[in-house]
Amino acid sequence: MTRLSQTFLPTLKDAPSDAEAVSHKLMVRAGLIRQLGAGLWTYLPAGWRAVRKVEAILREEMESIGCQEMLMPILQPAEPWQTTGRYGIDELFKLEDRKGAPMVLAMTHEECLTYHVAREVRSYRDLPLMLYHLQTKERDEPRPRAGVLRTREFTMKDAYSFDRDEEGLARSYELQSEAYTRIFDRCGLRWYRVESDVGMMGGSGAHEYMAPCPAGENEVALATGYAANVEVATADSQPVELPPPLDAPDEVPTPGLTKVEDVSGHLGLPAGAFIKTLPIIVEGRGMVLVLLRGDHQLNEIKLRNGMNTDFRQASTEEIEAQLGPVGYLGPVESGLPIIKDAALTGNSYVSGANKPDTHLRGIDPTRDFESYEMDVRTVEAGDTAPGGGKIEIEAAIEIGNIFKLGTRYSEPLGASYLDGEGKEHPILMGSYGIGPARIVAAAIEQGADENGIVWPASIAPWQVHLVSLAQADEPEREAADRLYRDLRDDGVEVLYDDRDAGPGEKLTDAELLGCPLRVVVGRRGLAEGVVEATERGSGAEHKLPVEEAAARTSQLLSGSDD
RNA sequence: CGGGGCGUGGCGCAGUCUGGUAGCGCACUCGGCUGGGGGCCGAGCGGUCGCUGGUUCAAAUCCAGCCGCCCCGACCA
Repeated sequence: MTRLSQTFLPTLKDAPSDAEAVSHKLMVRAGLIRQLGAGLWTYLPAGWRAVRKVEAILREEMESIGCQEMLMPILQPAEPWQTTGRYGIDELFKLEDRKGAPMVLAMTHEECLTYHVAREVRSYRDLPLMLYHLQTKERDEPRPRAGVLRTREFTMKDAYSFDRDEEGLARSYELQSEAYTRIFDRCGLRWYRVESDVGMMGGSGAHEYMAPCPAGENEVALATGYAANVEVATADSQPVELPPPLDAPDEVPTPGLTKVEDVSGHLGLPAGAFIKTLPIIVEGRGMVLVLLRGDHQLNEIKLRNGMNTDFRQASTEEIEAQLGPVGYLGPVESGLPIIKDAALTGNSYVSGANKPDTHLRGIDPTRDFESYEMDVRTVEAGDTAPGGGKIEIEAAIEIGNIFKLGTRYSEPLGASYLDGEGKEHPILMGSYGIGPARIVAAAIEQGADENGIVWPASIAPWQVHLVSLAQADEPEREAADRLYRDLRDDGVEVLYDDRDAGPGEKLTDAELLGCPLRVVVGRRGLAEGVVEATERGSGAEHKLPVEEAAARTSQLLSGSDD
């Protein structure tokens, strides 16, 4: 099947100088991928084999829940995107055909599939329906990074469910969720499912599947029985000791002290005894103050979701015109609407007095100003999760996601059905994505050691890396050739290193490429009548008698040896 | 979009400050030796120094503009 001497598998001794992520370095070094441009990668034969292994698993698990494969175009008319309001997304590649008609390159396929379903599905008898495809996605990412982890073009398994009602949608969602569990387990990943923001997809609920590893772009808040993207995570904050309460707020001179840590040092109080006042401009509502405990950070996504409107930070000019000098802002007598973070409990805080060089102490948030309470802070390691566990924050790669879209696409695109009484209803949709390239990268990130890749067997490009240490004209070579033939006859996926290279190069390459089992045929072993098999993951070695080497290799692969 | 960095044979880099013959290691080709961890000897091939313009007798080197790539952040199904 595969002789290395005839395979395009260019390995590198050094990683590209600009590579940072482990998967980026190793995928390039091991000859899996090469770069064409920013966020544009070519899969070489070995890398493509791994991707196809993942895709095969995806197909099996989708079929197993009755999700049918199809294929939709990447190049699409702009119109459905204009209809759903997604034409304005910056990441969407836009172009014109020769007649000047506006076209787009699809970043996902809700518009296209909903367009079809709207035309073909008429009756409740046609539902539920689940469809998927494996197709290229194009996204004009502002910053592609880390090899294959964030690219401008990639393939995705995207599935879509169409249901009559919420119960049906919940059922489809659950089916996909169960399939995802099997998929990520089969791919050999460490992963977990977290609550997530619905983002630009819209819709009523979403989960992300995360594979923890240092190169991950996402932060996940984890505790026993709790897992959520930091974007949406909620938790009880760590307590802070407040000074004794006062009858009314009291001015303190704080000349030149504009930062929480400055004032906190000056007054001998912890940062958590302060109120941080953040002026924002809310669309259609003007300036609003957001209040946080001094040691907490604002979570813009939670704030945006909580208000259900977009906002931006107020400029210095706006702040000084409407409130007071930056550095001395506070909620008391501000005259502005106030959103108070839920963690601002207690009754004796320090904040700015909205005039130069002055702070107020003894502020009681329930007594001294009106406010609307909302959970808008970013959770931190050490916080208490719902359920009582201590939060830890971990970096992770997003390897998949599932969305309850509801009628976000079916309504604008007119996808509806008639129920048993002839009444029209919008179809309820869900969408379910997985990026095979990210699974491959995550598996490498999680499994690699200092010598290279350590593949999970299920997605390794080959099961066996057979190394002949002898040169082409030496007698030992015959034993290796014979084993290669026997393994192939037994249906084992074997990469045969028959190159005229030195032993060091061959053995190092085998470790770099990381196939589950390395089998070495060399003079030393043959003198004892054995070939040497080494498990890439554990390093366990097995001496296999030459005459039963092929059979024993198969046993090792199926885990039934020793 | 903000900040930083880089661009010189296929790869990794030096040379740029201080203008004057384009270099090193690896890889590659040929010959020989070697053969259980990228081995050794010898001989070679290979570069419009990212692009454009400018300064100069002379530009990889100085100046200007542009392009590309990477990293941090913002952003992000």
